[in-house]
This record gives sequence, structure tokens and C-alpha cells, in this order.
Amino acid sequence: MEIIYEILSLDSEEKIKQVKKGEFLQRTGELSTSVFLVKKGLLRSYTIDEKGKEHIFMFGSEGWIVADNVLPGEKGELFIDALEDSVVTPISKISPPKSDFQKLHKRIGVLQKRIIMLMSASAVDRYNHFLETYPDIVQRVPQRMIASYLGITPQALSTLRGEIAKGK
Amino acid sequence: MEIIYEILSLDSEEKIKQVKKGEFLQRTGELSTSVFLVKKGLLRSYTIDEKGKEHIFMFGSEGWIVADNVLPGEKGELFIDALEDSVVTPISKISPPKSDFQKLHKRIGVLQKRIIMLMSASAVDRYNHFLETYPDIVQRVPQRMIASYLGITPQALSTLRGEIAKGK
DNA sequence: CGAGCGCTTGATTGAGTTCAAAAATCGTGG
DNA sequence: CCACGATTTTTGAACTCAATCAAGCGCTCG
Repeated sequence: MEIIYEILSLDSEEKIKQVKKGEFLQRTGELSTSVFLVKKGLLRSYTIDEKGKEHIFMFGSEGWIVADNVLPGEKGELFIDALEDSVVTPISKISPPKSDFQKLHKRIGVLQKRIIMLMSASAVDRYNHFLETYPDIVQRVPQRMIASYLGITPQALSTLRGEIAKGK
Repeated sequence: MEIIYEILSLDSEEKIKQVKKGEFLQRTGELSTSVFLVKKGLLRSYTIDEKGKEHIFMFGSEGWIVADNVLPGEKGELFIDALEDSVVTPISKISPPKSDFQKLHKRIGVLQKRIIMLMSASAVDRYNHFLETYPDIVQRVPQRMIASYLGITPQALSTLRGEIAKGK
């Protein structure tokens, strides 16, 4: 469950990592030097608090970036693992191509939206927003992970879904 | 309360904006092309939700960056105004110096920490964390703004402070 | 002095947690 | 393909934290 395969493609500088379901790209406390562009599959980044509870920070499927957003070379504060067999391209945090400036901005924008949602929206609103934002991801992860992403318990999500279904 | 003075310093490319207390650097819906490095004073960025409630996104004092983290040229989703008479340096989002890559990373890191706090910590913990992180800002803003930053009501913060004081 | 604003305090309400147990789903080995 | 155990989802009751509603206090400023 721990081995990560690394392959250097021949025709370009692009490195490819294959990550099997359940494997980790990073653990809390490990040195974080890369950001990962997801080519295929689905990954998540998350923390575990003092009580042992998981809090999913971000999901990342095709085209998304998954990263622990600490400074290059600092110890990471997130776990990153694969929810499906996946393929990612590691991008160095030290000297990324200038074209990645745009991507960095985009990432910040996503975080900003997430904070605004957490602060100003109810669990129901956050769930509906999640459905709109990640229509493809909903079917691919268990409810309890969506709950963790929304910042509520699986029980609360279940109840909430029941009420939304009834309300229609 | 609305006029923003703009001065071009002679010896360098560095632009300086003076912002009087209460003046806005940006309003929701306006085009957002700059990020602001705070030279002096104190500013805040915030949203207003459907119910008219303010949610402070970030404070920024000397050395910090205050920004609406949308893509260059997009419409902003935050208000930014000055809580004290301030001086800022606008940094273009389009072609920032490469040295700012580091700052961008730092900004993302701050956002990540904020999300983790919002998701995993109680109001008391968030308040204590705020005190540690911004010891200088606490004395400079009214309680109700700290409450807004923490994501709770001023009443809840008052109660919480009373209990912390008693508990010592 | 009075009006307005901000902070505090208390009572009530409500959204979400925790605890517990039943029902549904998934995965694996036979 | 079926059966079994394990995990996930659902449902319900009791509880908790923070929101809301409301009133009172202390300040400042006109």
C-alpha cells in the first residue's frame, strides 16, 4: 500500500507518478516539495485533529491540482492519498514554469471560496454548493467523505439529504 | 470617504497609495487587478452575505498582503477597506516580479491554515489561535470585527471571553 | 444632558453532535 | 454466484454550542 511508482517519460521533461488506490503521496510532517497535477483518477488531501477526526481539505480529480500549500521545503500539514488508482504530474515548488503563475492564482481563488462558504453558509447550502461545484466527484466518493469535506458528521449529512429529497 | 490618493515615488517604480480610515480599495463586483502590500496601517477584506451579515476574510497590517484572490481581471468578491489610515503598495496581478512567487505561496499557506482552523477548531480555540497569530491586531480592532473574523457573533465572543477570563 | 454605539448578560431557540442501534451496501472467500 | 462479515448509511433521542432576541450598562460626542 506504500510503494509509489515513478516513471520518466521519454519525449519530455514531464514526470509521471502512478498512485494506487490507498497509497499516500504525502503524510503530515514529511517534507513537502511538490504540487501534484492530477492527470487521471481521484485524490484527497486531509488533516486529522487531536480527537482523531478526519477533515478533508480538498478533492482533486482530472485537471485539478492537489497540494499541501506550505512553503517549499517545509514540513507538510496534510495527508494526501488516492481514492482511486491515479496518475499525477509532480510540479516542483521551487522553480515552476512561469505559466504556473496562473494556476497558483486559481488555487488561491478556490481556497478563498472555500473559506467564504465555511463562514457564511449553512450545511445545506454548503452541500448544494458542493453538488454544483463537483458534480462528477459526488458519485465517486462515499458520503462520509463528503461530510468530512463539508465540515459536518455523516449523520448530519444523511439527515440533511433526506430533508432535501423530501422537500422536492 | 471615497477618494484614494495615488503618488508615484521618484526614485523607483514603487507606487504608493494612501488610504484613509474608512476608504475602500475595492468593492464586490469591481474589477480586481491588484494585490496590496501593506506598508503602514491596518486594512480588512470581507464579504457581506444575503442576510447582510459581514464576514471578515483577512486582516492586513504592516508587511502583510491584502487581496481579493480572484484571477487577474475578474470581478472581485470581497470588499477591502482601511480600519486605520494606511499606506499600501499595489502589485499588479498580471506581471508581478518573480520574487513574488514566494509571497504567493505564503498567501496560500495562510489560507490553508485558516480553512483548517475553521473546520477543526472550536470558537474558543479559534479565538486563542487568533490571539497568538495576531497579538498586535487584537488591540486595534473592535470586538465585533474579531467575532466576524472568527465566524461567530459578537455576543458569543463576549460570553466566550468572560469564560476564559473566569477560568484563569 | 441626551442620543447612539459597542460591549455585556440572560433566556430561548435551533442546527448539528454524540450515542446507539437498525437497515442497506460492499467485498471477499468459498 | 452466493453467503457472510464488515463497513456505510440511515434513523432516533438526548445533549451542546452558538445564534437570536432582548434588555441594560458604560462611553463618547454633539
